Order: sequence, then C-alpha cells, then structure tokens
Amino acid sequence: MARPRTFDEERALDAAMRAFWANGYEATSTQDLCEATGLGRSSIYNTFTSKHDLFRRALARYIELMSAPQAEILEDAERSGLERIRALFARTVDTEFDHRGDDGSSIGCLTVNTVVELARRDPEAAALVEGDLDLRLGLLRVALEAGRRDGTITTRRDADTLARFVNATIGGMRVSAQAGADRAVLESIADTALDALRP
Amino acid sequence: MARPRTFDEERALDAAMRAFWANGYEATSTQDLCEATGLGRSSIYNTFTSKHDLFRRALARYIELMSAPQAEILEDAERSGLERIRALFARTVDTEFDHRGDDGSSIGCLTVNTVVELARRDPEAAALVEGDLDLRLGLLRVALEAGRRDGTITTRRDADTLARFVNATIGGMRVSAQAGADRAVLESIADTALDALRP
DNA sequence: CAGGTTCTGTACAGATCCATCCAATACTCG
DNA sequence: CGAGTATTGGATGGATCTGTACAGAACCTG
Repeated sequence: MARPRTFDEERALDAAMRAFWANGYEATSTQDLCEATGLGRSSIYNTFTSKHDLFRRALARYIELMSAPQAEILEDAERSGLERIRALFARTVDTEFDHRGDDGSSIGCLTVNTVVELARRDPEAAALVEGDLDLRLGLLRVALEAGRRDGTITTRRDADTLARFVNATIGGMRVSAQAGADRAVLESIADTALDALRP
Repeated sequence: MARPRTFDEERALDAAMRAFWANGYEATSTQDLCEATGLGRSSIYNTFTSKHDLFRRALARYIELMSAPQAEILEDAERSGLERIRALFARTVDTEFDHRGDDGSSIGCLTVNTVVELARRDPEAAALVEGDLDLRLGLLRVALEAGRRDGTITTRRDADTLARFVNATIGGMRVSAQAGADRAVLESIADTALDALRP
C-alpha cells in the first residue's frame, strides 16, 4: 500500500454534515464543503464520489448519531411512559439550542430540513428519512405502550396514533425553533403536548 | 401609452408561487420560472426585477391568500373556541391534499418550507414569515380566549401558550404530510392535539 | 396612418456549479 | 533505498445559472 490519508474521514463527514445541516443541500456548494472540511476537491471526490453521495452519507450519519440517544430514552425501563416522552421533548429542546448557526439562530434538524427541501426530488434521501421515521415511531410506540400499562399515558387513543402525534409535535417544535421561538416557548409547546397524552 | 402586456401579472405570480412552493427557492431556476409562467426571461425580469424579488412577491401572495380564510375561521363567532381550532385543523388537512406536486406527493406549506430552507439566510423572507406568524398567533389567541370564556378550551394554560402549541401542531402536520403521512394520520394528529386544549 | 413607447424573444456576458484530469508529492513495502 | 501506489493541489471542462442588451414586433394615441 501507499500514501495514507492525512485527514480523518469521519471528521470530514461530520463537517460536511454540519454544512448541509446549516445551509441545506442546494445552497451548500462543493466549494463550501471544501472549506467546511478543510479538504481539497480531489480528496472529497476521491473519498465521497459526488456531492450527492456525500450528502447521503452525511444524512445517514446524522440519523445514526441522533437515533441512539433517543432510543435509550424511549426504552428506559426506569422511567414511566410519560417521563420518557417528557425526556425526549427535553432532549429535543436541548439539541435545538446546542447546535446553532454562526449567527446564533437555530439550524433545526437535518431530517426535517431534508424532508422539506429534498424528499420529493431525492428518492434516496426520502428512503433514509422514511426508515428513520419508521424506527422512531416504533420506539415511540414502545414507550407509549409502557405508559399505558403503568397508567401515565391515556388509553383513549392507541399507541400508534399517539406516536404520530408526538412525532409531529417534535417536528413542529423544530420548525418553531427555526422560526425564532426561544427556549421557554419550546418548553411550553412540549408541556402542552404532554397534556394530550395524560390519562 | 403603448403596447400592453399579453399576460396577466397575477396569474404569472401564482404560477411562480406554485413553482417555488413545489420545488423550493434554490431548486427553482429562472428557466423553470419561465416555463411555469409561460413567459420569456425579458417579461419576467421586466415585471419582477429579479428572481429574489419574484420570490418575495410570491411568498407575500401566498401568505395573503392563506391568511384570509384562516382569519375567517378563527374569528367566527358562531363557533365555540374549540370548534374554530378544529375547523382550522380540518382546513390544514384539506389544503395539504388539495395542493400536490406532479407526482401526487405533498408540497407542504410555502411558509414552513421557507422557514426551513431560507429564513436563516434571507432577512426579507424571514420578516415576511415572522409577520405572518405574529398575525396567526394573534388570531389563535382570539379564538382560544373565546374558548376559555365559552368553556370549550382549558384554562390550565394561557392563550398564548396554547396558540404556540396549535401553531406548532400545524407545522408538525405539514412536515408529516411531506414525509408521507396520509389523510387519516393527519386527522388523528389533529384530533389528539385537540385533547390538550380541552378543559 | 404615423410617432412614440412598451413589450417580447433571442443572444450574450459573467459568474458559479459539479466533476475530472494530471502532475507532483508523500508514503509504504519489498 | 528504490519501486510502486494513493493522495493531494491546482488547473481545466462543460454545463447551467442569473441577469442584461438589443432589435424588432405590437400596440395606443393623436
């Protein structure tokens, strides 16, 4: 073998993910990706084939990074069903304020951004997002069913309906954050949503 | 005066709005706008100055078109507070399925799409969207306060908090629709959200 | 009908975009 | 240490993008 890479592929992927996350797919040029990753064009194309492929990998990585902690929260048998959802909402608020753009405004959630900007035109992105959605709905159902059993979640509606409601609420919180809502507003949205879940 | 236009400016604006709505700002080229409106470049630039200006006008028109019927619903004194919100949700579902792309998939809501794709980079678009948000929150508060008085809306939380929750729910429904949710799912999300508003 | 003005289609300019090519470099392995 | 290979930077290609320039057609007004 020969000359090894001088950069870390995973770090580069993270940087690219961040760029797509903050600016969207179309508005992120390959030049931007070079600057974000610190790599030259050759290194990028040599490693990631194309802008589209790089995006696909960045999105997959984003989903992977986000879903593990969510799964941990939603499957946490120590907590009641309602507490798991509350914790998930709290985490959503936190991540929304942990990751901000250069100007301090919210960059939202790459999955939501991709659904809105790209999913209609990009079947691969749509498939990734759909897979993530199915997984998350499954985890939500687990938590909600646990809540129905432990009495913290209403039995008025079935777990699948509630799961889709919780998922939509998270999406709504992320859009609200990008529209300028501050932390207190996001928390009040989450608190209000929990009212719909109580017995 | 001299040669009059052979096209209707408002119709052209509607067509451009539809194009931006379906494909987003960046992914809609001036060529696309020519084809969507049926106009030549000269006519477009002569009438609308630039792509960005055309987008601004298209967004303003979208907001104008959407807000009037919403205001009518939310200020309808014939209905209880809760019924007004229910009607707003129903309208949201309907519009989501009235306006679909060529492939039949949802194109969402131009306002939400703009918040996600553009608001961070485009102060003018952000201002339009923010103005619309303020207006809608005001209308929602009116309906929710009416509901608190007529006993159909909880007094557990203040009207502003509930307004932001309802607004987030609508955003979440729109994102869900773009992610592939069908009508029944959207309706169940709306029904569940209403549970949080009841006394 | 003629004069003046606006509209419209085509061509073009300049920038930018994604991607590739190639030579020079830097490293590993025999 | 030398041969071979992968990486790297920079130049380059071809396509597309936004916006402009210009000439001729179309129309209103007097």
